[in-house]
Amino acid sequence: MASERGPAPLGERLRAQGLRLTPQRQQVLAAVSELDHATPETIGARLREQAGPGGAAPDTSTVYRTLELLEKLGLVWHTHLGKGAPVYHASEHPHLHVVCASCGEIASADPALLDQAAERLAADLGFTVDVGHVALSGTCRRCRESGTENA
Amino acid sequence: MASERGPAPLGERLRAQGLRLTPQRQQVLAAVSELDHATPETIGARLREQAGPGGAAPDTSTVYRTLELLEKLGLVWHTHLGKGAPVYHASEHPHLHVVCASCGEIASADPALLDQAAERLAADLGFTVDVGHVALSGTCRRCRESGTENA
DNA sequence: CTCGTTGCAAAGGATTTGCACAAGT
DNA sequence: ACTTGTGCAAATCCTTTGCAACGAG
Repeated sequence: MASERGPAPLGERLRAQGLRLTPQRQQVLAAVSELDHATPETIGARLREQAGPGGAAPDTSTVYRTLELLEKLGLVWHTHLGKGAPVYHASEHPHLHVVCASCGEIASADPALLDQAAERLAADLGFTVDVGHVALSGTCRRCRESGTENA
Repeated sequence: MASERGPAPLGERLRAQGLRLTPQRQQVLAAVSELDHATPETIGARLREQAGPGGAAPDTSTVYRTLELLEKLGLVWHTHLGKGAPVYHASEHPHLHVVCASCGEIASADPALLDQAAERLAADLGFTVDVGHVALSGTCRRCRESGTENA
């Protein structure tokens, strides 16, 4: 239920800048869409998996390069949730991320939650908040209850 | 002239857990307080600087270990602002961080800005937001105006 | 055919870990 | 003295880069 709606814009977006549409790029974009909140590492793993035994999956470096490119094209976004693990998600549906500092679980929330804060920041500091990149950390209900909070 | 007012709680906090008060720990804590929003690297540099020629500054690994410890004690907090650069700040005055995705500039804002959002998250998801850890990314006025935004 | 892309492998930077010695209580 | 903490160096992890071969347009 993921890839039937091929992102028409991909090819055009690329050509518009003299760039080329390659299978690797389509694969990476597809993977990001399927695995919401995936790290480059995870995306690479998924691609290997999909490639099967004989198939060849894009190299790690290609994954990184492609992710960077797709982000420049505005097709994906990344967020740093914690230590060394940026996660990417397709930009289709903007949402903000909420990460549990204990278990690492990621939840999504309505971007509108920050509208008020965003407006005040714009007014006070002239700072434009990028809601798609926002990550709030805290403690999820489960961890809070199991007392795992302050590990 | 920096350590006049040694944080009284430090020694007690440590002893309370059977831990020891060492000069390194005092130095690291002092450095974090002085340099608001410093990375471990920056903190290390500062310590070397203060140590002077003959003096010995804490090793990098000690800085990392100490930072982790101080955070566990609740004396400092860290936030991931971007790629590989967690920044630490003394927990005295809670505030949220706003980072410019273009120039990396860090601004502080009133935590109360998020109160509303925090309440809704608590109500909807049972998620407790840790305001001290929050970082919002976006574009600062200067970058927005100079068009450096989409580098 | 031409130039952007990829794969591979090595380079780099940041953070962590094991261990023996030094230091706080 | 006993146990925790530190410094040093090696080990990891994640990401980036150089370069020759490959493939899209």
